[in-house]
Amino acid sequence: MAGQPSIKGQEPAEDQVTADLEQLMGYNLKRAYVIMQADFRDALGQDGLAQRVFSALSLVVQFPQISQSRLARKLGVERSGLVAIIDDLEQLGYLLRATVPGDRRVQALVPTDAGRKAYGAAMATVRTHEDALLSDLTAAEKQTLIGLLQKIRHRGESE
Amino acid sequence: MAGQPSIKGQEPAEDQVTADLEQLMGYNLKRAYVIMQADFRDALGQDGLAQRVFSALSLVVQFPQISQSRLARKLGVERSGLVAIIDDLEQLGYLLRATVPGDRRVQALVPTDAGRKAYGAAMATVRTHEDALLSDLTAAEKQTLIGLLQKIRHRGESE
DNA sequence: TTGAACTGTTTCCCAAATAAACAATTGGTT
DNA sequence: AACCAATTGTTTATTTGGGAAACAGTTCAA
Repeated sequence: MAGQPSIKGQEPAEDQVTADLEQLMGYNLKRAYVIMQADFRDALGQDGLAQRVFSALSLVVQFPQISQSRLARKLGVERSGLVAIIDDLEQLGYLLRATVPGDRRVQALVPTDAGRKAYGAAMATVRTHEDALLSDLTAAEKQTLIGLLQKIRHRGESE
Repeated sequence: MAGQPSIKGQEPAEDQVTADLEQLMGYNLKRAYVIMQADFRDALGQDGLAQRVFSALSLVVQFPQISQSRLARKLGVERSGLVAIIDDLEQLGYLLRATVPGDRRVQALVPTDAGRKAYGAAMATVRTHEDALLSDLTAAEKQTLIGLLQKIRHRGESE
């Protein structure tokens, strides 16, 4: 083996400097996303609904009888990936896969009473935790932030 | 098998309605993050630097001789997870693991010329792609957005 | 000198997501 | 009627990102 390179003992003033990364949107978005994700996790407990399962349940409650394909499109995930999510929700008794008379390919996703109830409770918990985590932001700031994020979404999701 | 539930042919007015999810910060953050992530990917090409590798390289270039532990802390990842990232960068010839005279435990991460050059090029590309993706936002909006995201970060990263 | 703490590392595991293929079904075109 | 293209839900395999726990080597303070 060749000898390892060695270093003179210099002490760069590391922490005063603002890293390049701090000015990149992608980096800030990722870091903030990770924080919200972690908060969501311990909001619902590690045995609770995963973020994506919660999202799916939300849309099923709000749009009963939606098909898996439409739901996948709405969520921005592949049909194949949605299957496991719906399996979870079905196993929890939160929804049913119902046949549709007109088209035997599709299965309408119908929320159960338990599903609606669980969703309501989960949503309340999530809102509470989000409010706590975002208590540094004013209501106006939160709305601005959501608006700007949606602007990115509208641009990126319409390719 | 029990008969599957069936559904009467109702047509909910799905698309006019604003989904609950649209008002959740976590959901908007995730969707926007996914878009930026995808944009980053095809900015640098699928053979190019992954987001996290790019981030690590950025900090190594800006803070030469940083240790892996400090870098991991700065990036918000585990030390164990950083190893593979640094392996990648070392294999690409973008940095060296150098011994530090004072402490034989740590290895200072030193960017090579190739590393600095590659970073400069990658950063330029990323900036260009971000600008294109975010062309719907004014400069002021972008700065506001970054500021608000950092507000979330400062709250969440100081536990 | 002993024990606690730190560093880089390996190994194992888990969550999330995509891609590709598939059978069943539908609908349009000839 | 017969074919063909498209759609739906699904399975399987693969990739990626990341955490947890354990480990040896090293430092440092009591």
